[in-house]
Amino acid sequence: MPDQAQEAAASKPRRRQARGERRAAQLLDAAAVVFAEVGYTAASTNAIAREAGVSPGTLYQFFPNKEAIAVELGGRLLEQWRTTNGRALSPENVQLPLAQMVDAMVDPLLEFNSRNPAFHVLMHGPDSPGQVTEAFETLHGAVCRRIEELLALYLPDTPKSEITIFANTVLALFKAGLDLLAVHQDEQAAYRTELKRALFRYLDPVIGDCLPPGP
Amino acid sequence: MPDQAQEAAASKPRRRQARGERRAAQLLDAAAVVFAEVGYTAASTNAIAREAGVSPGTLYQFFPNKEAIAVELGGRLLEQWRTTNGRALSPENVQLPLAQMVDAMVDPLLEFNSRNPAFHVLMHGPDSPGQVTEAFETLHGAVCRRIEELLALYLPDTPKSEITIFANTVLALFKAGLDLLAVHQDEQAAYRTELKRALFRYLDPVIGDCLPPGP
DNA sequence: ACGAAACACGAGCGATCGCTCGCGTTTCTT
DNA sequence: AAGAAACGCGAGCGATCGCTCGTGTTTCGT
Repeated sequence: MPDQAQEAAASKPRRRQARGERRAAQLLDAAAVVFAEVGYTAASTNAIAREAGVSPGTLYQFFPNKEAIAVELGGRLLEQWRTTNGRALSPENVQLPLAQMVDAMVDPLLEFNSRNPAFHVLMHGPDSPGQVTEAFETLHGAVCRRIEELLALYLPDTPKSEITIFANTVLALFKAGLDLLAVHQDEQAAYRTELKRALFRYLDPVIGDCLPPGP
Repeated sequence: MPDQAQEAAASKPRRRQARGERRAAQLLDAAAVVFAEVGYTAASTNAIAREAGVSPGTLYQFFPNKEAIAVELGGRLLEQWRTTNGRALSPENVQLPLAQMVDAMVDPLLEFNSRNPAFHVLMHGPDSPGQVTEAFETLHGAVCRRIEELLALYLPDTPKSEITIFANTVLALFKAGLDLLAVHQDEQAAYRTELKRALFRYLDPVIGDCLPPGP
């Protein structure tokens, strides 16, 4: 095998110049804009190239097809989403009282979705490529497991199946808040506090009377 | 003006036979199936005709274009949704204790969405025709007003703006439950009770200590 | 019974979109 | 300096889709 590091692709010995890297990133940014505006299917590759200020042929110098654009952009967004979740659900936030814990966890996740509108469109769009959907569901499952771990700290003697349902419901409530904030772009502050209130009231009865710091 | 009743269209003196009515309904049913499967844009008119067992030309004997199919199907679904909401949010259910009230209101609405998967796709799809989206938002606003009325019975001295936020959040929580049930088609019963629990816990703190029968 | 109108068919038109290809330009390597 | 390779362009190909049109069949009014 060649001793030179082969960037990340599988078997494409395509060497890129600095200009090419810039173009590729520029095209991904343009794709994020267009995807967020009209969704995956309705986003034409020519429109993405136009948004990036290049020709259709140039776009296909960096991506083999339209699906690959969504896959790469989705991968980049998923990695950012993973780290954002890691920070938001960190153990140090678990030591806080429930109200502050909800604050500390919800705020960064909401901010990420606000800053990356393409994320919600690509991950929940009914027409996104299967590879994107599958990758998202994998990460979604991992986040769900993390929430189950947190809930298990408070509910040590509750069946795992119930905790799973609990965690999935918490995530669904958060997604409901996302939709709510997307529709009512004005009054974002009011709906954000309302989302936190809904989550707090849902979580309080079961973990309100437990010791925050685990053994 | 002509003294003959002109069905429902604007200015199309197209007389239909019984066979034509059957074909039109048959095509709408087929469209509901295809729309629910792949969404509005990805649903080809040829596929709808094939699902109905007729030729593409026959489809256009009854609908001027693809958008009209979605508009008519959407209108039919919206009317059923309106009556379902009217029954679910009827005053007689308001006299019940909160837990039973949530049961009595949520169950029929969930059953409607379960029986009409095209409804969720057409109303919340990002690619549905504007006319469908606008009609849905109008009805959605009406439902929201109805919920505001109910909430105002319990919170007579709360600003109207807060009650609006409250009502919109309740609807968002219900929609979250819809998504949850759609994803976990197994364990529907468990997630249905979980949705009711979330709604109950969100509503209980504010209307739990009030007189159910209004003055 | 018979003419008109509604119903039914399916090949195919025009437009759109993903993507290609030939050729010219810029950048890297030696 | 010079060849190679990456970069860039944009007209246009092939496929798909919404929709039409010419033609034939069924149903209705009289």
